Amino acid sequence: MSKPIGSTPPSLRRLNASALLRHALGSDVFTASDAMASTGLSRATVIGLCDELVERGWLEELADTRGDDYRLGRPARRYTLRDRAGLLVGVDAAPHHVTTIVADLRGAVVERVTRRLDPDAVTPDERRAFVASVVDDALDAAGAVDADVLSCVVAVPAPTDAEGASPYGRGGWWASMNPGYAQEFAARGWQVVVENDANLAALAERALGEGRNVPSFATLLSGERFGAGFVVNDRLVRGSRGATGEMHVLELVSDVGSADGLGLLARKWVREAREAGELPAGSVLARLPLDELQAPAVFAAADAGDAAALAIVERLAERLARIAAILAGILDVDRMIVAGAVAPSVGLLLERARPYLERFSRPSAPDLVASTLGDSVVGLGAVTRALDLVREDPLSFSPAEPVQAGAEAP
Amino acid sequence: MSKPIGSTPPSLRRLNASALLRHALGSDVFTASDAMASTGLSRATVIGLCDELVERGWLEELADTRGDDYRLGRPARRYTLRDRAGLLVGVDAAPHHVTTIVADLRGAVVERVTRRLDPDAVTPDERRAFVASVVDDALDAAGAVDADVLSCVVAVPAPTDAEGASPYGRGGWWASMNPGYAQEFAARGWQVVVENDANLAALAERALGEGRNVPSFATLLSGERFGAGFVVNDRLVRGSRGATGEMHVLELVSDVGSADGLGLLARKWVREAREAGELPAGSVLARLPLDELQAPAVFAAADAGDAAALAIVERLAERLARIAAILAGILDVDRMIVAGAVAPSVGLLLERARPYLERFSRPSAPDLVASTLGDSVVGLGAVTRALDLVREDPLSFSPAEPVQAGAEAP
DNA sequence: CGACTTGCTTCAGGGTCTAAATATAGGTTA
DNA sequence: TAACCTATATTTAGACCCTGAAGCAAGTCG
Repeated sequence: MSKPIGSTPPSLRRLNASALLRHALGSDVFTASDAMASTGLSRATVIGLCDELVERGWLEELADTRGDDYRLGRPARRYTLRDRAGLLVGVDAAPHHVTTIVADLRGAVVERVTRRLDPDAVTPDERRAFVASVVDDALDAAGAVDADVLSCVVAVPAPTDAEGASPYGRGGWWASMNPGYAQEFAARGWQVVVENDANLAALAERALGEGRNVPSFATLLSGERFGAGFVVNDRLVRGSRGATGEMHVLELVSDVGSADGLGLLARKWVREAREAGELPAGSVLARLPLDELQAPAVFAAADAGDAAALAIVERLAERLARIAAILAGILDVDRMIVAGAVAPSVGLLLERARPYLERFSRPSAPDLVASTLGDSVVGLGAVTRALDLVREDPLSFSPAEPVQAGAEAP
Repeated sequence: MSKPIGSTPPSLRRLNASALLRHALGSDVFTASDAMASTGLSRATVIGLCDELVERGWLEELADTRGDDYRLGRPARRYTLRDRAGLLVGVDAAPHHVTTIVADLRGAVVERVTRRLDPDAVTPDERRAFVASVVDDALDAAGAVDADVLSCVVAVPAPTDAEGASPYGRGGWWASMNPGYAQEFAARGWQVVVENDANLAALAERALGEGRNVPSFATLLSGERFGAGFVVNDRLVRGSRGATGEMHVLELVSDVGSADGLGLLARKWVREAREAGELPAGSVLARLPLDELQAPAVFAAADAGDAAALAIVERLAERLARIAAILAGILDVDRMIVAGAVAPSVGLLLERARPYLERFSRPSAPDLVASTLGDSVVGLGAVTRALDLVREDPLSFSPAEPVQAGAEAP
């Protein structure tokens, strides 16, 4: 193998190689001409870099040299990212369940494994081991080993610091939700980031969802508790502890209410109504078994026109609008994205919330939309971030098992 | 003069020259060895770059070659930023007054001119002309001409977009506060930025005030209306329209109140109390002429122990604490800085606000401090930003009147 | 099959950096 | 005062890496 790219500090070669690799990460198959346009380098340079990146295992040259989009002239050599040059691992380590997504360097999901756990039945150490086992299962299912992985991002329902730890308040709950994932996975030789779940949800929306091409938006993760992730001027705003969007302060502002999420409130309110005997006999909500009396049932009943459900939705709508107006007003974002497991069923809720939002917003109201990423937002955000880690400085990673080009005699 | 630095696109030379120039902007006098340590370049390269930057008018070489800090060895050549290589202009274009600060490339204030105007007595065009005339006066006083200026930043009490315009709501008031400053000054060949005043105040605090070395903080500009500027993770968060921190939405949240600022509220409440006859006869506030019954008088009376003034301060304290808690909680900042003309007199107010803030904050309360920059914050923020513009890419500017080195025969 | 089109390869040239050798401008010391 | 010492300046050779131009190669088209 040739001398490592960019041995001396300011190396142009290294910068150019990174730029080329970023181009490769962002495109499917490409030719030297494509890369020339994208990087501004000359053909000779691009081809030299491609050769080197092939040798190092990042790229491979395709056999079928000509694509179908043109016919004249000498066919261009075509390169593409090597399929298994490296894998990315994204983990959603939520209180009640753990999801691991394994993706390739293009961000395509290779494997996805979810397992539930009882948050009250595990110690922090057991939780960490559980998460590790889910990751192992996902890698096994993908036919991969630790060495295939370049980076790993873990989403936790807690603020995190630069080291990926959560040594903060809430009576140790935050720390118990983040029992040393950073060390756990760094020990495998991976580049690891541990990040707040709402922040990662925002990154998923930017890359794959409703945040595409929106320079400033907020993502409201709104199941049991509200949590917000902000992308402002195309940049994630995470704060000192990654606690931007932790909305516990809202508990203290009347008319805005607690930081309770839509899922929790819908369940609570419908049960209160039933216990108080306020549900009309005709309502489906009066007959459901208690353990099915949850947010999805309420939203479904409202969609079907049930008056009691509609009343609850209306209350939720006003509350959501207040929170959205405050966040959007303070941070000057253009769009609010409601994400999480409830997202697919909040259509009517958002419809009802928009007039309130219009009224509460100065000078103009943001868009209010539902995420299309369902309950995978956080996991997808984690792999998105893992991919970003690679994109930031690809050459700091070594791809798995470089190609053994024809062995050269010394 | 030699060929322009960095003629071919990816030029390392240009990057290195910029890095060296940034070093020069941040240090007083420096030697090649200093620059080598700062940039990582070799001596030969550094000296080559210094020669070139001297030739182009950015640097000058000092005559006294040896400083006093060492004695042995060959004395090092010493360089420094050329004093008048360029000037920076910062303008605080507030409703009632216009301040222009002229500074040199080290950020040192060279000249400062303030003039008052009556916001109701001028058309937008007249306002623009007025601001331009204040700038002219300041430059005249500094003995400078337009060509000496590299960049100019104008602070306006309005949101601004990327082009420096304010085509937004509030019944045209915002637009009237920003009547085309960008074009006005760009026509002089200056690099111009028009930015919201609270955002610039935050930049001033970061560079010169209570925000130094604090990675995340907010600056509350709190005279007639509240406006906030946020620096999170060492980066200004300005939002789509630069309207981050416009707090009109707070008008709709009860217990938090309007976006009225401390100055306005103190005046309003003390006058209400007097009209309602609630001021005890012993209070100094009962005897002051009405036009002196303003925030400073209230704060001064409170400092002296006046009970009526203390009651007002207590009310202000709770309100300030609520706003601070919400902003700090949502954005996860470590410190709130109260800035503006009232800043020097809010000591007691902040003292009273801290217990409230402690109570309202989860998990931990931010620092609450008063700015030390007084009523110059905004103007200083504008020059700070103007200097940042130069720092970002120094070589895109041409310093004024380059040195005429010994004329070479062609 | 030859003309044509497009991409590749090679090579000379130039810009820029570094490392090492050498020169220089002072102090320090005998 | 002269020899020495130190830290810096200057010069030089060499390496790296990019570009542009010229020529070669691999296809399609008529």
